[in-house]
Amino acid sequence: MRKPGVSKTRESILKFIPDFIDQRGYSPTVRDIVKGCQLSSTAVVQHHLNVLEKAGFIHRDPEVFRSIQLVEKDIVAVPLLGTVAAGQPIPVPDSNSWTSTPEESLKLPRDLVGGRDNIYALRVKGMSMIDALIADGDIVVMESAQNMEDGEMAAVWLKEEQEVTLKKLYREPGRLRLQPANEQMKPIYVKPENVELQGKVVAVLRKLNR
Amino acid sequence: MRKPGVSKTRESILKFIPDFIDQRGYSPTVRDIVKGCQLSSTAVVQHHLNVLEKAGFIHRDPEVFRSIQLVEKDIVAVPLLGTVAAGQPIPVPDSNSWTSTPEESLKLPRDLVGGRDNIYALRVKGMSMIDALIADGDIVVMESAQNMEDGEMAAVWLKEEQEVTLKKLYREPGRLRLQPANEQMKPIYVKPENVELQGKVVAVLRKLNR
DNA sequence: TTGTTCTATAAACGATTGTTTCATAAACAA
DNA sequence: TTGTTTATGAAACAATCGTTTATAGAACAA
Repeated sequence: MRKPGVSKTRESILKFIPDFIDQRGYSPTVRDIVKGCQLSSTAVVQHHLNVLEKAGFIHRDPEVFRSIQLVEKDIVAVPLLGTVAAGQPIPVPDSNSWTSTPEESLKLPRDLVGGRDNIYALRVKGMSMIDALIADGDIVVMESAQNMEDGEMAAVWLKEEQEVTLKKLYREPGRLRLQPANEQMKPIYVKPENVELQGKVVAVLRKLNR
Repeated sequence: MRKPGVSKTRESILKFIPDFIDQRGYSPTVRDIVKGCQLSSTAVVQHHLNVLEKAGFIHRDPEVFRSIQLVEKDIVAVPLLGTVAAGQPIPVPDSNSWTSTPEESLKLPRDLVGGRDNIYALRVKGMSMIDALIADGDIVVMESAQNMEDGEMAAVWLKEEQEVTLKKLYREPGRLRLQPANEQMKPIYVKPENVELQGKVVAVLRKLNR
């Protein structure tokens, strides 16, 4: 037995459908698929569509023309929760901020956030993040996370300095190295007790237009 | 006379269509609209759809079922045309590169590119754009443009230096000032003959995940 | 009034398209 | 082999649905 639900013909159908939708803006008919995949009968497509639907790859409304839908959507809404600047902690989403209406909602391509949960976005104010290659007005997409791997870009709250900064994080014996994204700049070293992890940076977005 | 193309009935149709699409995932038929807007005949809808299409609110493919699309889509496909690095000119889209299949196609929210035409994306290689706050691996969304206003971020080809750079452009008497986005860095000045405008930067995209 | 334009209604036509039926071929296990 | 499942093919059926036609009311200007 092959992979459940996917054969060579079905693979080509599964590739054809989003291509068609991208190009035309609506779903293909059975006969569109016949042509597009160089098959010879609508019954073949009908059969494969049934298999694909049963396998969970697509959804169709029976007897509704052009109702094929890929179950995986490619746009995600990310709440824009506020503004972050040096000298103040990053607002972390709690149950409250999710129920209350966010300032705005960003529509982002799914591949930008991956499969992650707990995603939110913040607008950066001021130039304090410049060494992370983040400018005033940029939008950072954050994942609220507790654990962190070496080398990941993190938002950390420096207790003594009373400011938040974005750096790549490396654990070293007895200390943490905070490495700016800009390699021309030098790292800073801090004691673990002095930092509080706020989240990790998933993406940076900069709109140049107004 | 009312606002061109919009009457009370048409307003309800224009509101119904996205509602239907949101809920069902595909476009309504003429008869769906009849029901949804409590009209009494398909001809009414047909007529209003014709008006709305002529007024530019929607688009339909004639004789294709469920092909109604709101003209203002919120996702745009931007071709990712290649890689740019210092020391080589930016690939500019020509008729060829549009017909040929691009390396990849980015789905971006429309508000990121605005209403612009001639949009394409490039992957940045190397750290040479660091003073524009653009890092290795970032994706820049470009608009191929001939004219440029002061202060806009432009991709310029420096003929003498044989390299491309991203800077804010300011015209000054007898020279051009190229201002890095990072304000801690100093501008450079060049003669107008030495620069060739490649396009302007519309957005910067940085994915931190692998 | 008259004429014009926009809108609404009903009904029917015909193209599009989902679905089914029947037949054949291919793949595969026992 | 044999039997059983899965994939393919041609054709026809029936439902959906875009389109057209013919008619008439309403609003409005001259």
